[in-house]
Amino acid sequence: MRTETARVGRPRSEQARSAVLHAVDDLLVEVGYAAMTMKGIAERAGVGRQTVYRWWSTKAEILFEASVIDARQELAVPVTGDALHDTTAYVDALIAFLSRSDAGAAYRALLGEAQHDRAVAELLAGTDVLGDSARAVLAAGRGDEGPSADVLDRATAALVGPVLYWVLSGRDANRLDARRIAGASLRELD
Amino acid sequence: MRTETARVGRPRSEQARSAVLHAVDDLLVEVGYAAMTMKGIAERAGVGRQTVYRWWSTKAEILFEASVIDARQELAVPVTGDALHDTTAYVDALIAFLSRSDAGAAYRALLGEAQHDRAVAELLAGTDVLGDSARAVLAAGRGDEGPSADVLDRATAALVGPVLYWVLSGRDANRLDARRIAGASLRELD
Amino acid sequence: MRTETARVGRPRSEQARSAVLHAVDDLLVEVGYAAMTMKGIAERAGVGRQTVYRWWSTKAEILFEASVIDARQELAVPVTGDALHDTTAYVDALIAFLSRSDAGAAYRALLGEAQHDRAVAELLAGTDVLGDSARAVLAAGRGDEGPSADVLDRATAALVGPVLYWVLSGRDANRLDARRIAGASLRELD
Amino acid sequence: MRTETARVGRPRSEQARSAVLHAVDDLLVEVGYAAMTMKGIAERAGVGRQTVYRWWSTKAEILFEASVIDARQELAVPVTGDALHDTTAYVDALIAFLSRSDAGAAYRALLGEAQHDRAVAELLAGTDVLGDSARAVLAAGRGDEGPSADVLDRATAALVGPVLYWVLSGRDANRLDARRIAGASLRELD
DNA sequence: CCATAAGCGAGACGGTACGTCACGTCTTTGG
DNA sequence: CCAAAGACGTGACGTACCGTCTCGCTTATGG
Repeated sequence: MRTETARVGRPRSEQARSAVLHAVDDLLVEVGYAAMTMKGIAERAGVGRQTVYRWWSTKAEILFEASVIDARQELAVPVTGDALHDTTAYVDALIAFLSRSDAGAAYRALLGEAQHDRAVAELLAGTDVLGDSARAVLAAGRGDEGPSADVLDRATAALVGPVLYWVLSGRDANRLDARRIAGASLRELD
Repeated sequence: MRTETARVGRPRSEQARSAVLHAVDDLLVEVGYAAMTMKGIAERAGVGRQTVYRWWSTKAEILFEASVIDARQELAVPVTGDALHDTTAYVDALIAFLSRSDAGAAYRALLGEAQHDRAVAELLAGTDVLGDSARAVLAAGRGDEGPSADVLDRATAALVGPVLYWVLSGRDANRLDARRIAGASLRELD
Repeated sequence: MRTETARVGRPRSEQARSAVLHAVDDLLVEVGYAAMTMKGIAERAGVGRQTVYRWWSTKAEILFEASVIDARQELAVPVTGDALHDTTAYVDALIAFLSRSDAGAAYRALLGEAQHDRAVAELLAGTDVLGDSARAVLAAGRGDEGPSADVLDRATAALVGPVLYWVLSGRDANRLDARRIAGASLRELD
Repeated sequence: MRTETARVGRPRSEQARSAVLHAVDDLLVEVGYAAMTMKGIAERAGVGRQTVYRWWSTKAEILFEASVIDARQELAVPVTGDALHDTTAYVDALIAFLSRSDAGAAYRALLGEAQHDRAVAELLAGTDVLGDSARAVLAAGRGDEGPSADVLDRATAALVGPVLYWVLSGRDANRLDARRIAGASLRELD
């Protein structure tokens, strides 16, 4: 994605940009990640193929841009001060995100692609959607002095890991016990 | 994959079968999953393209067959009777498998593909390499009366999940504390 | 085609032979020459593929064997002594053969194939179905002393050529005037 | 073949077009019609396979386009006013075309293919290279009032047929007597 | 009367062309 | 200079058929 502001010539069409992002969202739901192609995205968006390539390199990049904002919103939970309650709410949100949300489907597709494409792996590593949101909840519950980074990472893994394993391996998300996972994670903070 | 025993006609060539499986193993390491093609596999194996398609539908199927045996071996740990020790050994094996082993790279590629190909998802669901091995270790540590399936699944998620999250999100596997993860998982069994 | 008599071992199956010849006849009508394959012939005949290849090299060879007898029969006309009448009858038979008969369709297919396959060309040259029949009619009309080979060939070309051109170039065979062609050919004999 | 003028988008590459036509010409001579493949044509022309398929459906179509202009030139003879002389010159040209010229080899291959492919038959029927040139010569020799279409067709068959039969059945073209064939054909015009 | 030999149907084998699709680039017209 | 349209060279897709090669079986001859 190019970011520097163009100074001369015709400016970038905001209409084309959002048409592409919406097309990717739609196509992910309609045909799935594997069947989604740069050609198909351009046609669906009513945009030239070159215009897509001008601003994004791969379908993963577009999908990332199209879904990361939604992802962050869906994983943000209000802070009440009750750590166990907040963390449980977060796990519920995480379960909903990974197993039911469209943005979550996009995230799973990207996480999958990252396993066989280094560029996508780096794209995801740059913005750790899951980890950042989890750390935020855990840190908020601890009040003033935050736990050390190591401890926080460990608790994050204990919080996100079980849900991720459950969903990625295709199990029924309803059988997860959010409160129990939240509790086990919080115990790692001590 | 066809399994029924053929009675008439030329029998299946065991040489061709193993050449394909080895080719897939090699190519995964050399070019990666994304760049691996059915055409490339056939050529590398010195085998006709039709022969590959005759016995496997997709590269994922071949890779699965080629790596599942190695995977099981690498994830099997000896039972000593000391539950914490055995479980910690398992977590170490799991970390090595997911982050360093070739079979583990194959598994990650397949798990990734499963996120955008239902057929691969079902293939992996049919043989839950990670879950089966984890459950075996946890159940062995409990002696006679095994824990309920639900409890065992929960502990399995607590055991496998953090490691999986850590590796899939590209973090340094050396920063994982195997003993701590094992302990947290065992606590779920009570 | 092999002809020498086998002395030992299982003798050639006459049933397989005729099944193949009939299959070729049928397939020519049903799917046409281009879509006729050795594989298809074997399957249609209920015969192993190797059995076909054991006795014939190409579909052209099979088709030739399957149709040459019919061709000769359809192009034989009774000799009455009236040269113009007999020759006209022959032209009528030739028109029917080339434009309506199944054996004629086989001949046209083979003649076509001969234009881009030397082996088929030699096969046809070995047994000049059209020329032989035409020369027989023309020679019969001349009584005792036959015309020279050159003259006979010229008259044959004048007899067969116009019909062949007409049919091969896809024109309506009904618009041909058999008597006139016969007359012109006979004039070449003087 | 598409002919309508494209208005937007990259225009058709004339270089690719002529590279394909030349490749077909060359390959026909080098490997023959049967061994000529769409793949081989594309590779020889240094052109993408899709580009070939975009403008032509079959190798016959390409060959037709590549050879019809040459064919017409080779079969055109100057009109002197002496009908027998002109017609004899035409027969000589026809003999040379069918038995020695590259364009003639292409024509024979196409005529052969037309016998087992209806599409090719229609392609040739649309532009009757042989008949058109023959009719032109015969009509020119008759002065003002042209002969009826039927009579002209009959004379054309008498002119082209014998030569065609001779060459297609693989006989030596040198043994044809052009003047005699011309004379017999002209006699059909009365 | 069994050993040897060859033909049989079936079907897998290594190849290769098929026609299609998507890739990422290039070259037009037009805003 | 951007955008659309669409042709370009490249190369994998999954299929079909090529001609060959095992298989187990059948059907002959001949010691």
